[in-house]
Amino acid sequence: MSVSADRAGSLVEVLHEPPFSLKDTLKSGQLFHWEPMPFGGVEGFAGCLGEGEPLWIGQDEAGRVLTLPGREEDARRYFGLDQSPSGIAATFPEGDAVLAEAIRYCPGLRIARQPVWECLATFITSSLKQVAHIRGISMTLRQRYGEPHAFGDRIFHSYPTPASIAEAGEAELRKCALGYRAKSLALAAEAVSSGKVDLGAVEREPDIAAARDALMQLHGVGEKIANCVLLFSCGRFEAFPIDVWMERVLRERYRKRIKGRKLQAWAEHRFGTHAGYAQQYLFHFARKTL
DNA sequence: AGTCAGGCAACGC
DNA sequence: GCGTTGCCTGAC
Repeated sequence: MSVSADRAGSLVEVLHEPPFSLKDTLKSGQLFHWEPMPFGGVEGFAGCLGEGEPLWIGQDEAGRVLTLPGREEDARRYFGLDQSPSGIAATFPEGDAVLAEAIRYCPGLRIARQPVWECLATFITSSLKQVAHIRGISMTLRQRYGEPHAFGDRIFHSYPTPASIAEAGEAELRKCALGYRAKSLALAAEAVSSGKVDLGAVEREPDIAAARDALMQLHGVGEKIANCVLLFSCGRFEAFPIDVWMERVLRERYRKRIKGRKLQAWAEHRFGTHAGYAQQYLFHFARKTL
């Protein structure tokens, strides 16, 4: 497949309930490998969805979300375009002025659904790192151990499989600026590729506590990373990852002085079935204002 | 040059 | 249970 200017007219709109912001979603700290790629005068991005053909997605000035014909379902599923922001907001606690203010900062933010292994591996490499660096690590791993896919006049790399990461081994991974995270990533890759941990079973597990416990068996995966994996790759919208930014916003705007498990339990109870969406709105809000 | 960042595990109490 | 500490690296 080639992406050339003469095909611009063939772009198709992906149905969705507004609002949706492609840029906010890509900047939100869920996804780290999407590369700017304008197409036919439309601002857009391209990247691999797991193992397959790279996907192009764009959003024009009118807010229309566009992709190439035949990829509508992939784009919809990956970027959560079938979710309903109004329906999600209806599950939030009534009269929460902080959350309402947070939503106004990024009403078009969506929770994407990325492949489980890719999500798990990326968040294992994210500890004590900033977005720019997480992105750098992801790109290095893709280029060294992933599969190249030609798309348009460029090459995109899929995320390396558990087997290829396991084969590389800890010493090689350290050369990718992973530091102490190399050990965790190598062990996780080994556990997944050998079948000791079954990510498909985690994804299908109806009991979220059981799914979280299974993920936390992995070295380098604590509650925060497990919750990120459940939220960003397993469609578990009730998962509520708490990092330093969430601690900050819950302390300063909700006057919560508790920490750890207690804060976790309070937030899950308060924000309910779509707590993860509340988390994303509050996270974005916290980073912009605190 | 030192500090600090979007955590985790191991250890001490 | 709860608090402390080491861990790699790059950006400031």
